[in-house]
Parts: sequence; structure tokens; C-alpha cells
Amino acid sequence: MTDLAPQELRVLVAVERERSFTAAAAALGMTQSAVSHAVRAGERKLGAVLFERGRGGATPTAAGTRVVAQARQVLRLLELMRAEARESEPDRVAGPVRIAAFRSIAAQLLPAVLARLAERHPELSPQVRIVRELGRGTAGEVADGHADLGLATMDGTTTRPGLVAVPLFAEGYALAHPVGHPAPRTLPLVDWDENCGSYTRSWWKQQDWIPQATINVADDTVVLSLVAQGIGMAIMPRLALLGAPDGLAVTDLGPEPPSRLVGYVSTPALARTAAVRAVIRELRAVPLPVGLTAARPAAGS
Amino acid sequence: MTDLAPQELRVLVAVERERSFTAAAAALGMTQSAVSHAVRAGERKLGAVLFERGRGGATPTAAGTRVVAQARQVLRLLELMRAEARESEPDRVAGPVRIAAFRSIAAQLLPAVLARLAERHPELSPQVRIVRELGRGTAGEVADGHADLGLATMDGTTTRPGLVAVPLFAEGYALAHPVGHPAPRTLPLVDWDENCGSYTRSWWKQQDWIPQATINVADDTVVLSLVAQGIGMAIMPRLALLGAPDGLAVTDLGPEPPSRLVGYVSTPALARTAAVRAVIRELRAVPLPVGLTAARPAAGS
DNA sequence: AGTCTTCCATGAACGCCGTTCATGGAACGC
DNA sequence: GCGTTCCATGAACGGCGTTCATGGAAGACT
Repeated sequence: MTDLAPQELRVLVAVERERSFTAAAAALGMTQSAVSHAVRAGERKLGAVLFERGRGGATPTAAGTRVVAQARQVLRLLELMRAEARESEPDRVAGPVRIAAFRSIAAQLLPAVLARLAERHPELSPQVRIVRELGRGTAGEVADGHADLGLATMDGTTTRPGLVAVPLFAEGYALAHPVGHPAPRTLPLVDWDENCGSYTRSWWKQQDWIPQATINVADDTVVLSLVAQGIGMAIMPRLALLGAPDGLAVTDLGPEPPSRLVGYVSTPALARTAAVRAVIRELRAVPLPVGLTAARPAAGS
Repeated sequence: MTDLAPQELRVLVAVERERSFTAAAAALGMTQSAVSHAVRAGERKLGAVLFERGRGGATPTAAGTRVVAQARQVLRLLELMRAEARESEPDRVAGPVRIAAFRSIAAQLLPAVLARLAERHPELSPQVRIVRELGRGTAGEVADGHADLGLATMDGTTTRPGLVAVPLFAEGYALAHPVGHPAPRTLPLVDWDENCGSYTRSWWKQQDWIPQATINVADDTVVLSLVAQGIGMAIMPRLALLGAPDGLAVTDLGPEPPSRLVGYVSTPALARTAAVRAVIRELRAVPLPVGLTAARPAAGS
């Protein structure tokens, strides 16, 4: 293991302070030999000489000085951790019908859904929460009890136990690049963290023109701002490209572009409530924006 | 010994993330039993219950959440220590720098900052994470060890221990409403969750024309979509209104509109690294978008 | 109610690693 | 040359993290 243990950090700090293995050992209640071993182990783990040894004791190298500064910070944080563990604080929760959605579908589909809900169910109080569709995503929000219903992407292979997942739509991907650029595919890639589902990665691996990402950005609107300003190109789902900033152009990705399935996620119990059923009803009934098509019912999940 | 070893810290972080001993074990390549032992050892050492165990897995306690945040920071510092040990040029601006920002500043200011960074420090690899500026916001990301630098709103009264907070800009608010509406102030209010800082609430209470919110929305771009489609009006910070959708108009809020301070947040240790210093330098140097003005240096926080 | 599955808990065994003990090499002073 | 002080190194030992095996609790399903 390459991490230094807290005791090893203490040894380094003491040697730097005392300028002597022997004195450090005495200060720590250890033997000189143990200190020598510990320093050696630290140097091996970090791959650098931390102290110059001499007749007069030990002098920290430049690297040793920097490492010891960090070591002091770590030890202080470990101290704070003990203090934090002993404090106690309360918690909280609440909400009528809580919807978790990723940004582009919230911006492009949800307004129409909310309008219909307000018209048909004026006493319903929807709360919308935007979540990045990465890792646990909106399904995680539902699983964690933060949302009653999640609008999620689904790749048809991973079904989370205890949750209901129903695909509703399909959404394709396109290339975003600066307007008028003669060869957008030569630009650096501005990569978006949510481009990591199985539905994009397999297609991605077959494209030899896609360079290594130079900038990683977590938010799709920031990706689009960067692209519109000429920083690079990006491969994005179509909903995210609606209402894109000036300076940004969109082109197709060829005859078989990647696409992703989008649907809703809830728990069996919550999916039976009137509020959640009303939201689902409107999701099925609402006119779809450009970029979304109704998913085939035989998708089988 | 009462200090948690790095591997024990990793176990705590993984359990908090996965909400399951079994899943954390799989993620770390360990057995569930080892995870159980490690969590138990950690709890014993710290003298607190860090996770509530249940049928559905493990939920962090309040103390557990705080401890895990510190654990992430420790692990990050140990990582930096390895880098510092090998670095022959400690002031070289290279490697990852993790920036947390709220959406509108990320979209409107960060592209220019990232462009300058790419030009001056091509070996720097910025990672941007969008976080809602609500509750703990971007400062929470820094405190939790998820980010090296946060672009945050600051109200000048709450200083978080262990963090450095420096105001840089001031941002005013405006009224957003559907284009051509004869009396926008009579529309229902589409409230935005982030409109709850002390800098807006005191002004808010003096405005007798603002109705009770009928829709609460978490994401500002969704608020703007709803407003553009005639659902209601909204009171929003000016950066959020840049690049707004068609159908949306912006009017002033009178002679003394509310405004908020925006600046950077980091930890003392991270703020000294070359990468973070480079980002801060560019934040100060970059031309400001409409809606942002440089904050007065005598703001005193 | 009974059975199965999934969750975390616990004890014994084992191997790794930090520390001590013993010893040695190098440099310096007398 | 001898003594002292410095850090280095190897063997032995005990503590500790991890695995294996097993068990209890809770929930779902029949």
C-alpha cells in the first residue's frame, strides 16, 4: 500500500522538527531504529528522498519539506475528524410530489407536463429537482427517498431492485461545434461526464476520429457555452442541444448515431399514489419536443 | 491507536457513497466482512456510530456524514502528498483541479476562465462540477473534499471554519416574465429554491406585490422555460437570465434591487497549490459578463 | 406459516507489517 | 587508536487487517 499511515506521518513531522532521527524517536517514545525504518518506508512509498542523512543528523530535502507540510495538514484533519464524530445534529425532509429529472428533459419536456398538471390538478404542488444523470442519477434520488418519481435514462440492462423503471422515450445524439468551423471533428473534445452510459460507450469506441478529452465538464449547458465560444466540439444528446447559445451548430452523427432510452423510475408503493400516477399520465400524453420519440412498447425491461 | 488508516477512510467513503457494506466491499475489492470490521473499528476509534444499519443497507448518521467529508479531504491530501514528493518543480501548473460552481456562473463566466487557463497552462486539467447554490452549495463541495475551489455566493455573515472565502463580484437581480405581457407582476410566481439567501429575503419581504409561490422549481433554466411559456413570473439573478429562451423578457426591479456577492471558496492548503492559484488569478483577470461587477475590496468578510 | 434471499455481524485463522533488539558502518573529536 | 554519536539493517515478535465460515434479522414470496 502506498499511503502513509498516520504514525508514519508523525515520524516525518517529528524528524523535520528535531532534525534528528534519534531525537524524534525520543520525542515519540520510539526507538531510533523504528524511526529509521519508518522514514525509509515513507521514502519508498512516495518514491523520493525526504531527508539527507549526515553526521549531524537529518536535513529535509525540498520534497521532504513539502511532504511534511502536507503531513501536518493530514494529521490536523484526522484530529478534526475525531472532534466531528462526537458532535450531534438533527435532520429534515418534506414535499408534495417530488420529481427528480436531469436538466435537459426538465427544461424541454417538464414545463409542458407541469402546465398540464397545474391545469388539471391545481392543488398539486410539484417540486422539481435537477440531478445529474451520472452514477446513481435520478434513480438514486428515488432509491434514497429524495424523490417520488425520477425521469431517468435507462440502458435496459441494469434494473435496480425495489424500483419500477418504465421506458417512455428515445433520444438521439448529435455533434455540437462552433458555427462555421471548417473541420469541427478536428477540434479538441469537451467531454461531458454523462457521456458514459453503455449506449454511448460502445458506439464511441468505434469512432477513430474522437480525440482524448482535454476538458471534462459536468454540466451540459457549460459544455455548450464552451463549444459556442470555440473551445472545442462535443457529442451530446439532442434535448441538451435545444435552446443552445448563439455560435453553436449541430450536425448529425451519421446513419446510426447513438441514442438513449428515457423513462420514469419510482418505487412500487409511490407509483401507486394518485399524485405520481397523475404525473405519469401527463408524461405519456404530452406532445414531445424535437429530439425525443416515443419508445417502442416492446423494449422489454 | 485512535487514528484511522487510509484504507479505513476509503471504506467509510465507499460505504457512504454506496449506502451498502456489500456494495462498498465490491467496489473496493474486499469482502463484506472486512468492510464490517473496518467500519466497526472506525466507530470504536472515533467513539461514535457512523452508519445506521438496516435491511436496505447502511445510512450514514449525521456524525458519519461529517466524518466522511473529512475522510475525503484526508485522502485528497495524501494524493497531493504523493504528487508533491515527486514534483521537481513545485510551482508547475499541471494535473487536475476540481472546480465546483453554480450553474449560471459556470455558464457565463467559466468558459472565459477555462479558455485562459488552457492557453497559459495547457497541462492543467480542470474538472467542473455544477452544484446548486442552496444549503451547503459549492462551499459544501469544498468542505466535503469533492472540489478544490468553489465559486460561491456569500452573504458576508457566515464564515465556514477551515475554509477561505474571498468575494470577487456582485450580481444584481431582475424580473423575468413572458414577452409582451401587459402586467407581469400580476402573474403567479415561479419560485426558485436558490432565492433564499439573506441578501434576497430581506428585500423580498418589503415587496407587497410578490404573491405566494405556486410552483417551486429547483433549476433556474427550468424556471426560465416555464416563464417563457407563460406559466408565471420569476425574480432571478442577472447571470441566470443571460441566454434565456425566446419568449422571455427581463425588466429592472427598481432603484435598489437585491444583489448577491459571488467569490471563491477553498481550503488554506489547497489555496496554496499552484493549480488553484492559477484559477484564482484568471478569475480576477477575466472580463466580466453583463450582470457581474467587481466587488468592492472593502467588503470586509 | 414456512422458505428463501439479502443484509450486516462476529469469531477464528492467517499473513503482513510496524516495532524492538542486536548489531554494524561512517564520521568526528580527543 | 579509542570512544562517541549518528543512521542503517536484519531477525524476531506481536498487533492488526483481511478472509473464511457462520449466524441473526428483516423482508418478500408462496
